[in-house]
Amino acid sequence: MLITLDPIDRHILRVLQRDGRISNVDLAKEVGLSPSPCLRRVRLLEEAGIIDRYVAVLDPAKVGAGLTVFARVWFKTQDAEVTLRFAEAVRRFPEVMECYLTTGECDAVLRIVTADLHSYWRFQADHLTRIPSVLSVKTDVPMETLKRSFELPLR
Amino acid sequence: MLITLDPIDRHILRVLQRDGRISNVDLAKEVGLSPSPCLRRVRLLEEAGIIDRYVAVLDPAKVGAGLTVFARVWFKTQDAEVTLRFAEAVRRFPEVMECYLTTGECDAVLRIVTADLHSYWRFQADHLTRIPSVLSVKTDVPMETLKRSFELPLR
DNA sequence: AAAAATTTGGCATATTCTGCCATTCGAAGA
DNA sequence: TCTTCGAATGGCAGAATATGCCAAATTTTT
Repeated sequence: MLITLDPIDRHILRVLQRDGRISNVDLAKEVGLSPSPCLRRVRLLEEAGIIDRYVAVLDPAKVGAGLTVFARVWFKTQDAEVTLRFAEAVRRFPEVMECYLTTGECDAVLRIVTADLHSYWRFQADHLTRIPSVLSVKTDVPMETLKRSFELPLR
Repeated sequence: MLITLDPIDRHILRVLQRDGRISNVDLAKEVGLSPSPCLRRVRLLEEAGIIDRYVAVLDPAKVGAGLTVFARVWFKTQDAEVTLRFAEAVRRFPEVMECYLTTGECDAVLRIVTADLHSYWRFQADHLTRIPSVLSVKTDVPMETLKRSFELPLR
């Protein structure tokens, strides 16, 4: 299902990416519509799957998830069986926020969230490297956040 | 400001991480409270900064941001001046969703979003490698998404 | 230029939010 | 164990918001 977004749609999406809980009345003012057609557009964007969902963004440090680690993983082999088992394992770990299969230098990239370095090492030693598919892991540990955005660029 | 979260708070946070636009009435039912104390708790979580914000999550592929790339960057030097200029440049690029300074193998890790491989190469050639601080860049290009979560693990 | 299709704005109703107050619950002390 | 005090809860009333419908306006098509 492909939908062409006009400038008002993009305006709506920009606003909702910044404040997903803005009232429809205020959103309508912001984009220069009356509430009815504004709500109609939002519903269409939702039904088309362009708006996937609404979420609350928590402060990681304040809920004991202050450390983000990027891990690159090498598999023992690249066959479908190994990949599938890796995927299943990874989906079970709540610490793994994102996981992608890559081509090139490594086989998978993960974004992992834990409380601190100690609990990350425990996770890596006890869980990540124990997934049978995993040959080795290299990590990049962020020391400082320069940017963290939730707004996809529109056009 | 440190706040101790009781099981109900965590329940609220779990629900809001999945559906940031649930009505307070439904949220209250879900966590077993009446609407008043439920809303009061949500407001406290917001004021404490535990809930940072609410956002709409868009489908990247449907808004022309289908490709996520992880880039590792090496600086020419690691002094504060270079780092600062890099930070300023990176914050200006809407394609850069996340950027962290790292210690260890590389100097910075970025998550970059573009429409496709071609527009990524243009971004890297025209913008990223032209930041004066940047010595070299290595990229990991995801071929498939195994997991993409927006829920920080709570405890 | 006329007609069709889409989009818009306004209105009425239902639902939800918000602030206030009495009550209840739980912890600390006698 | 009983009493007291503070915090959290539940319910209520008024305000604000969401929702669905229909006529008017706009845009597109012929």
